[in-house]
Amino acid sequence: MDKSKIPHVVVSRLPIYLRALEHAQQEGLTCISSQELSERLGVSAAQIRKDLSMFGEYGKQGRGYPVAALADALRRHLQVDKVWDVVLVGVGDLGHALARYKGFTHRGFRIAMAFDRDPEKIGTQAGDLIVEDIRTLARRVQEAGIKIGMIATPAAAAQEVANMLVFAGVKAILNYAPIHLTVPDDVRVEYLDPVIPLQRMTYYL
Amino acid sequence: MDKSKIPHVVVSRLPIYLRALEHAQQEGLTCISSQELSERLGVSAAQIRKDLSMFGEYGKQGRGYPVAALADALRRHLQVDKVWDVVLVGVGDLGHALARYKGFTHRGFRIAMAFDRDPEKIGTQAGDLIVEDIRTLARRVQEAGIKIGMIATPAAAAQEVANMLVFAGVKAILNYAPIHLTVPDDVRVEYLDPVIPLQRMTYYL
DNA sequence: GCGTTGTTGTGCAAATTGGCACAAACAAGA
DNA sequence: TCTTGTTTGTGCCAATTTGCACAACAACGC
Ligand SMILES: NC(=O)c1ccc[n+]([C@@H]2O[C@H](COP(=O)([O-])OP(=O)(O)OC[C@H]3O[C@@H](n4cnc5c(N)ncnc54)[C@H](O)[C@@H]3O)[C@@H](O)[C@H]2O)c1
Ligand SMILES: NC(=O)c1ccc[n+]([C@@H]2O[C@H](COP(=O)([O-])OP(=O)(O)OC[C@H]3O[C@@H](n4cnc5c(N)ncnc54)[C@H](O)[C@@H]3O)[C@@H](O)[C@H]2O)c1
Repeated sequence: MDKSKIPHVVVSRLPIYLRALEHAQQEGLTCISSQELSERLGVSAAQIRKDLSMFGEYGKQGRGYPVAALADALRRHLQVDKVWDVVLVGVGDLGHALARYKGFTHRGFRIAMAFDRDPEKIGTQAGDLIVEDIRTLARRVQEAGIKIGMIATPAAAAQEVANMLVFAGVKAILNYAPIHLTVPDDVRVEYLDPVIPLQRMTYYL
Repeated sequence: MDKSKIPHVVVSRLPIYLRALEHAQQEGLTCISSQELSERLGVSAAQIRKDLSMFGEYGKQGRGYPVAALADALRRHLQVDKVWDVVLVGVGDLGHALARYKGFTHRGFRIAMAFDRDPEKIGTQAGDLIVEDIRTLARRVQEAGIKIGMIATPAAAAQEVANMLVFAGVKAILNYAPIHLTVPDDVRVEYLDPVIPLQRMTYYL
């Protein structure tokens, strides 16, 4: 159960398991077997059992896993049993969609602030938020103690924005811009460029 | 060079390499070493060399890889040396952003049609496209021979939409809805749920 | 021409990851 | 209480994936 001993591949599957469990719960299931989960997920049942067993013995032989309890446990391990404040930078087409997206809060995230550089955008509404001036980012984010950032600016601005976020104390960045970011070792970056998965698929077409 | 012999992990890194090469080319570089690429990508130099060597000997000892030629080769292998038509389903906030996004075409993709179920949406403009009625999807997609689909509907509709796409002959689906899709073996699905990478990061915070 | 520097492609070893198969545990029904 | 049917957790092995290290090669300066 030592955090540093759990391989990243395993951690990276946990959110998938959690999402499936939440769906199962909505359907009213109280108990679910690794077999059943496997079919809903495309991950082998043995894999699921082995992954989950690294965090404790949640399953009951003959019955499967208690859906609600397991989901709670996963949320605790992933630390999404609370809601994280997130800062959004770049409120263009994509940033707007993100600001208005309702799917974050009940899964552990809330966009708490949004910043842009364009004077036309600053002061306007995006979702429930007022777009703020990028020049005030460092202070605002630092004061609020925000640890997670989302970048939805053009690629040309992304590294500069990342630097600002890091300076402001952000430790995790979700980057929508199609460019690799260079950040200190203690900051994590995940990428969401839709062209990458598209090109992965065309290889096989 | 036999397609089926190249491991998927390797294929999945190719689009990353291609993106980095395109950036390097824009900066005017004509030659780039695995070392240099490694720093821009966060993938080890040995890994890059080994991956690329599976597709042929593009590098020159002492100099590195010729940027333009290697990018061309990768585009050929990924089959993005042409532009694929893509069908978009669900033109809400996210679908709108996707329809207006300019970043697809020069990387091998063009949203050729967009469909929605909402009568309010049908007939309206989204980017350069007119939103069409979902009930006409099968015929339109089949006739156009489109092989790639993007789903940006709510999760509740995603599986049904996927079924329609498969029926219409689509072989690759990019799914933005936060739900696992069940499709025939010859159809590929990639997922883009932003909460998944966010939760992957909070584990370590 | 020749040493120096830099870089690839690759054989091999190490590490990681995934899958099989089964004992142990539990539920339920007779 | 015993039997039957399920399903977990895990030891062990196979496969995949990564990293190391070096010979082979190319350019360059002198
Ligand atoms: N639109 C999409 O569907 C989509 C899809 C995938 C990826 N992306 C990527 O997401 C990013 C945003 O895309 P978009 O379509 O919303 O672009 P956009 O041009 O509509 O919006 C970009 C926003 O960033 C702001 N900005 C620019 N420089 C900034 C800076 N230094 N600091 C703060 N704000 C700054 C701009 O003022 C603008 O509001 C791009 O990198 C794009 O490649 C977009
Ligand atoms: N908005 C975001 O930033 C964002 C981010 C990540 C993921 N997502 C996911 O993307 C999807 C779309 O998000 P959104 O914010 O654009 O939602 P939205 O409600 O704004 O848009 C959904 C659209 O899908 C259409 N639709 C519904 N059922 C349909 C059907 N059966 N066939 C065709 N069209 C149908 C609706 O009419 C609507 O136009 C959701 O699954 C959401 O979870 C959105």
